Amino acid sequence: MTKQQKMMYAAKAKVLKAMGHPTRLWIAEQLADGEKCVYELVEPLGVDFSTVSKHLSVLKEAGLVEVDKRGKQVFYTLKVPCILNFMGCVEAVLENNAKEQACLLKT
Amino acid sequence: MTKQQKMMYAAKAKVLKAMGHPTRLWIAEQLADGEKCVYELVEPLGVDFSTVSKHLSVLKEAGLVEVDKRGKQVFYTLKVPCILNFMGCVEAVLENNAKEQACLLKT
DNA sequence: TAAATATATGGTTATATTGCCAAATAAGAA
DNA sequence: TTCTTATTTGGCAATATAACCATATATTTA
Repeated sequence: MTKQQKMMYAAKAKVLKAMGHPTRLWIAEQLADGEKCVYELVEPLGVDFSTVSKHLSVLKEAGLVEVDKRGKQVFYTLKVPCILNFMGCVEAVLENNAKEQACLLKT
Repeated sequence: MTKQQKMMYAAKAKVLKAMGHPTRLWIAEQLADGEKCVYELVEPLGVDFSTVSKHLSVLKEAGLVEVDKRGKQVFYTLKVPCILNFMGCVEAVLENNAKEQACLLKT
């Protein structure tokens, strides 16, 4: 594998990794419904402002969200909604896992 | 958010996280081309056997690969190829990022 | 049975991640 | 300007991850 290819895999992995956290996954889904500002996300998540802010910055670093500063607030939008199309496949994985678990229990 | 929902997001995040590492991403693509045993992956990656083995076990834990022990070897296959369909979207994100970088440089 | 091969596991160290708190910044309101 | 509100940043502690080496396990071969 060339250095170039390694960098490519690292870049792709960064995007997937950004989605690989429950809080960020939830945030991404919320942002798909339209822009949200930070404090709108804080309460339902039940975590600190700074925590939400940091998660948003991870999504931003990965290029997944768009930032729009308007007045006192900062609005975030999901830049690449195709990310969420993927969730169908992820759910298929989970269903598969559940079935296998069930099979194991039967034996 | 209910406890149930939290668990659901955690489960989905686990799948994404499993793909969120350059080595595992590469491995997943290799396995999409057909089963591979551990030592076939070790050399091109240039990492330790144990490292590859552990990455494979992360993929397995996430329910992404199938394991088939035959003789001395252990063969792995990608169980859910739809995972890789997603890469088109990930690449779109990267292209976007590259464009923005280019714009920044022009200013 | 003993040796060789293919993987997996345990231990260790270095590094990364997460979440909180407190402090800094930035913008509008009084 | 001062106060308030919204968000970000830095620092810290707890936990998780990744990679290596050495060791254990399991299966085939001699």
